[in-house]
Amino acid sequence: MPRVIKHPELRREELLDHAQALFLTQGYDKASLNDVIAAAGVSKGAFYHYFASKDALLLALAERFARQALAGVQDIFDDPGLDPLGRLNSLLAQSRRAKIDTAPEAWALFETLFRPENLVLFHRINLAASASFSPLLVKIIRQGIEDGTFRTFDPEGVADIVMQFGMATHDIIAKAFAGGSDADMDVAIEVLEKRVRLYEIALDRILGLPDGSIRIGEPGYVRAVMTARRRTSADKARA
Amino acid sequence: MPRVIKHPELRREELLDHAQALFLTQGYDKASLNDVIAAAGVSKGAFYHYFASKDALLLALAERFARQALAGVQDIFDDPGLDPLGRLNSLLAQSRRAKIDTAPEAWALFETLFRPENLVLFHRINLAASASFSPLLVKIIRQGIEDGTFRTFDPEGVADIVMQFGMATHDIIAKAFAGGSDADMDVAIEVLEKRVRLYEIALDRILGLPDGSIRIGEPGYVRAVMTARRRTSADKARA
DNA sequence: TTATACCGACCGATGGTCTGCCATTCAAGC
DNA sequence: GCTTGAATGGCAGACCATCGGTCGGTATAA
Repeated sequence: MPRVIKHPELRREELLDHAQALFLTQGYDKASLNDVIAAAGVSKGAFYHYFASKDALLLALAERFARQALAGVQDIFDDPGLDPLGRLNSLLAQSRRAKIDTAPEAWALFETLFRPENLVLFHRINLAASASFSPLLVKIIRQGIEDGTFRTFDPEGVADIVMQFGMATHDIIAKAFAGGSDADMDVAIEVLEKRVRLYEIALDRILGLPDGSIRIGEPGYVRAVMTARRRTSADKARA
Repeated sequence: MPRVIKHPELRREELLDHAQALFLTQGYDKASLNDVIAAAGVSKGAFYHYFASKDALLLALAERFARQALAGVQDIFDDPGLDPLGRLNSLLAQSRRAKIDTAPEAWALFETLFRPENLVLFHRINLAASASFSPLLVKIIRQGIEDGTFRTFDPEGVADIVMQFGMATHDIIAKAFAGGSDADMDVAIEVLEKRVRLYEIALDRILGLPDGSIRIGEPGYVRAVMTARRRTSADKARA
């Protein structure tokens, strides 16, 4: 094979790109290093020049994910025209809007990320994402406590609960995908809608707000997300 | 090697025992099948006679864990002298008492189970445990709704939140163990105590109960658990 | 005899190592 | 300014131990 020398940063990003594609489609364990280096058109020596191990590659991938996700919500956090409740709602709304707007790619990503063989991958991404998001949430909650909007004695704990709720939808969606049939999907959609409403009220009460203050998603949004996904899958099958 | 024939059930349990020991000390991925069969004093053929794959072994192990855990709380669920709130509190209290009473073995188990390389193992056990516990919790919550004690429109959702709270302590304890120093441990204990109180109030409000109804652990219990663990570790180090 | 419990050599694939080559850089010599 | 030299770092790919898993066969129990 001819020797090709590229800018180190570019090479690194390329490796991450191909690794991401393979990890998501085949799972972290099933996708081999040989697959990755073959896709990237690179030798084993080159790979180990950039990453100390397969695990280090996974870590770097998770960190890149977290960085990108964080960039998507940074402007909400910086918006000075929002009060703490508005900020929190915007943050929740943004994370849901991102799921709908970027439906095609995002769903391909989520659909694979939710498969059981991607547990490790998913967990690592969440770990990195939590490390980025938690401080933001804590700051917002602290602001709310100071100006009297929120009432709680453990802002870090509440931030963790918010993130827990976000992740908990994982298992429900995973079940919906696992089932496969349209009936399973419909059941899963209803369960998810109900669950989102529960999370809203739970957060209201944990933060000492009147019921209905927190808005994670307006009614029907779960169905919108899921049906968007179904159409996407159908389109793919037709192609 | 001489051929030894044992009662199938005994052989199976032996394999599970040795697998458990190895998975917990080295992690699921790191502990190889060869390690397991060497520890059990069995050939590869014998292993595959009992388990279809390494994954099947993990599944069987998780199910055995879940069965044992469930057996420990079954009598609380069967006690006719308890109202729903009492039943729920007893269940939470029991799961915490189990952690203290069986401190030496349980802590050795938890300490290893909380290590990052045991993510897969931990998740599988939780999956199996959830499948067993959730229906119990749902039944109790349903009873409470019927007799007017609890007020919620999503008993399954609340049951999931209860289990989430139970598992969420995982990360905090893991951090405490990761730190290692006594100062880290003291900080972790305080965080955990505060978090437990948050979870109590959160559950009160989610279930429409007056603050202070749910009792996960009396003040100081976390410290009792953690110091019990520290003594155990110190004893081991001395031996 | 049949069926079950068990043995252990064997297999392809995997993550990781190692030796060494090749392209670039840059200073020394002309 | 131009060639040369070694040094450096990016990169190639053969190689390795070990992994999960298969298979043909043997010994014991019913």
